Amino acid sequence: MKKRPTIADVARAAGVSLMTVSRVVNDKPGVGEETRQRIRDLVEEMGYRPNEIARGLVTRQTLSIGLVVPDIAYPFFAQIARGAEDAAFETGYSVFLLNTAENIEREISALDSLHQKEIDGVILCSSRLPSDELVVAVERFPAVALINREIVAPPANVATLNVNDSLGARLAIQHFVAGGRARIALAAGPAASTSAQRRIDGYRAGLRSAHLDFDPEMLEFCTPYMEGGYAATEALLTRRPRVDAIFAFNDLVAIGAIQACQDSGRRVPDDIAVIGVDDTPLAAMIRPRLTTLHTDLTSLGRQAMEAILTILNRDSGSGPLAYQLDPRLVVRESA
Amino acid sequence: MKKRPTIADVARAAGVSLMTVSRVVNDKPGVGEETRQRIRDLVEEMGYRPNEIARGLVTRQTLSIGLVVPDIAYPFFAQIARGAEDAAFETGYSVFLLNTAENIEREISALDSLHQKEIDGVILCSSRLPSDELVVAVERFPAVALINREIVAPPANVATLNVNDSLGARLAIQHFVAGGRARIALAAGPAASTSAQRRIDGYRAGLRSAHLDFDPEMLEFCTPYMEGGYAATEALLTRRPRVDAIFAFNDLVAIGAIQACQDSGRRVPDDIAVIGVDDTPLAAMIRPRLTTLHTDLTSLGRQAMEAILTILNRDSGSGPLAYQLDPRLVVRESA
DNA sequence: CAAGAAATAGTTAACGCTAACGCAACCTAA
DNA sequence: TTAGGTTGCGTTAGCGTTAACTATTTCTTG
Repeated sequence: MKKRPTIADVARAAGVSLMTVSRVVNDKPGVGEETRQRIRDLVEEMGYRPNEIARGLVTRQTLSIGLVVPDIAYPFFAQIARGAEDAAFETGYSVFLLNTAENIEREISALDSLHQKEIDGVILCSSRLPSDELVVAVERFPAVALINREIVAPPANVATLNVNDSLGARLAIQHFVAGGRARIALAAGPAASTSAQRRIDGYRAGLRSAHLDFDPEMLEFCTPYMEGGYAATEALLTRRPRVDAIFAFNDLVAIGAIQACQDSGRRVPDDIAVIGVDDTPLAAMIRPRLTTLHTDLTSLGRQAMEAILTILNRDSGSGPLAYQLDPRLVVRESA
Repeated sequence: MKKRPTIADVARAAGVSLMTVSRVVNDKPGVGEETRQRIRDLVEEMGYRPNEIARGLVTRQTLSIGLVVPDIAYPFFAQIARGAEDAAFETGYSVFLLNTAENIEREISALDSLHQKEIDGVILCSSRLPSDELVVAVERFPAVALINREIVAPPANVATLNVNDSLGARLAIQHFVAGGRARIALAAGPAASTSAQRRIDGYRAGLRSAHLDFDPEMLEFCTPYMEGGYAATEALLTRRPRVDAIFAFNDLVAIGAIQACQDSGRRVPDDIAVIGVDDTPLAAMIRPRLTTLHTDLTSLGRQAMEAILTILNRDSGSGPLAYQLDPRLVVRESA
C-alpha cells in the first residue's frame, strides 16, 4: 500500500498553489488553458485522486447515500438495491448497505450510524419504525426516500415510493373471480407491514366489487417467508377446507402455500389457485409456474435514488414527493 | 434537518477544552471521573455524535469497507453480502455496496471510487480483472479479501477465500457414478471464471477416479444464468444425445438444464440426473427439488469481513491468509 | 493613454476532529 | 527536603480540501 499523492504534492510539482490545482481538478474557471493542461497531465502522471473524506469535510457532502433494507438476501430488496446502486453509480454516488434483520433496534442504530457518516441521503425500505420515531429519525438527513412505507405528514425532505398494493390485490381477486373462484383466502404477511395492510384493503375492495363477502377466517397473517406461507395455508385450510384460491403476500409465501396445498392432497391450480406478489426470478422457475404481480423493482430502486437527487438539488422545499408504482399481473400456471 | 452539535459546542457547554471531550467520547484516560461523568451527561443531553468524516480525516480510518460484487440481485452474492454486513455491523463497520455488472471497466471504476473514499478494506467477489491489473488495483488498499478468485503471488494485505470447487465437482461426479451414471456432461459456466476452471479440474479428476474417459464434447461453457444452462444443455444433448447426467455451474444453470431436458422429452432424474451448485433458496423450491452443493455463503461473507479485520489489526505482514470452504452435497430429487 | 474590467493566480481561514506535547498540581519515596 | 513520577487537563498543529478574499497582470475601450 503506497502513499497517495495529495493536492499539495501536485501543486509543488507544478510550481503552483493548491487552489490552482483544486480548480483544475474540479473543472472550475480561473486557470489559463496552458496551466490547466499542464496540471491535468501531472495529475494523470502522479495518479492523483482527490481525497473524498477531506473534500466531504469542507463541502459537507459525501457523495454517498445509505440503503437500509430488512434483508439483502431477500430478492425483493436485492433487486431494489441493484437499481439504486446503478443509478447512484451513474451519478457518482456510492451506496452504504445496511440490513435491519427486521429488528427495530438495529434499524435505529443503522440510521444513527449513517447519520454519523454524514451521508447525503437515505433510501429506507419497509421501515418497521413507529411513525413518530420514523419522523424524528428521518428529519436528520438531507434527503430520504421511503420505499413501501407510508407516512402521515411527510417532511419536505422525504419522498415516498409505494407499490400500489391495493391495485395489485384487486387485480389478483379479479383474476380469481374471472376464473370462477369464489372462496378466496389471503395469506396476508406480517400484520405490522404497511404493504400488507394495503393488500388487505385491496383484497376487501376486490371481494366487494365481485359481490363476495369478507370472511375474517379467510385471512391469516404470516411471516413473509416460505415457512410462513406454509403455516398460514395449513391454518386456512383447517378453518375453511373449501378454499379454492389463495392470494399470497409474496412469492415465497405463495410457494409455501402451494406446497401446503400439495401436501394436503390438493392440486394447484386445479383445486386451488395461487397468486403471489413480486415476480421474483424463481416465480418462473418453480412448477407450477407462479402467477404473480410484477413490479419493476430495479426501476423502483432507480427512482428512489433519483428522488433523492431531486430533493438534494431543488432550491427549497417545494412540497414532498410521492411516487406510486402500479404492478401488473403476470399470468402463468398457478392461477 | 437541524444542525448537529460539534465537539466544540459540547466543550463550551462543559467549560472544558476540546481534548477533554474527545477523550471522554473515545473512552481514553486522562480525565477525572467527575468531569468525565459531567461530559457524558452533556453529550447525551445535547445529542452529540462525533462526525465520522472529520474523525476519519485525522485517524486515517473510515470504519467502512467496500463490497464489490458482480450483481447483488444474484442470490449467491446477496447471501455473502448479508454475512459480511452482519459481521461489519457487529464490529462497527459500514459496507459500501458496488455492482460491477460483470463489466471490467465498471469493476475498475468501482475500485477507484472506493480508493477515493479511503476505505479500510475491500471484499472483492469473483473479480474478472486480469492478474496483473488485479494486483495493482488491490495493493492500494489497507486490506483486501478476495472471494472466489485465485491470485498467484498474493500481496501481504490480501486474504483469499475460495470455495473448494474442485472437491465439490468430485462429490457430484461420485454421486452420479454411485447412482449408476456414466455419461456425465458439464454445463461449465463462463470460461473466464476461476471457479469454473476449478470445477472442470474436479470434474476431470472425478471422472478419472471412476475410470471414465474425459470427452471434450461433453463440456459446454455458458453464461451463469438459466438461459445459459438451457442453451448449453441443448447443445450438449444435440452433440451427445445419450448423456445421463449433467453437472451444472450453479443452481440457475441447473434449472435451465432441467427445463431443456424436459423440453426435449427427457425426464429428470429418471433419464438425466442434474446437480447444481450453491444451494440457493430456490433449489428446495423447484420441482424436482434440486440436488446441489451447499456452501454456507453467509458465513463465507462473515469470514471475509473477519479476515479484513485480522489483516488490519495484525502488527505487520505475517504472510498472506488463505481460507478454503468445503461444500457438501445436499441430495434432493434431481439426482 | 488612462482607468476600469477581465483573467489568472495566490493567501488565509476554515471543516471537525485527534496526536503529541506541555504544564501545573499533587503525590511519592529516599 | 527534593528529584522524580502521576494525574488531569490545556495548547498547538495538523489531516486534505475548498470558499472567499486579495493581488497581480493583461485586455479593453472611450
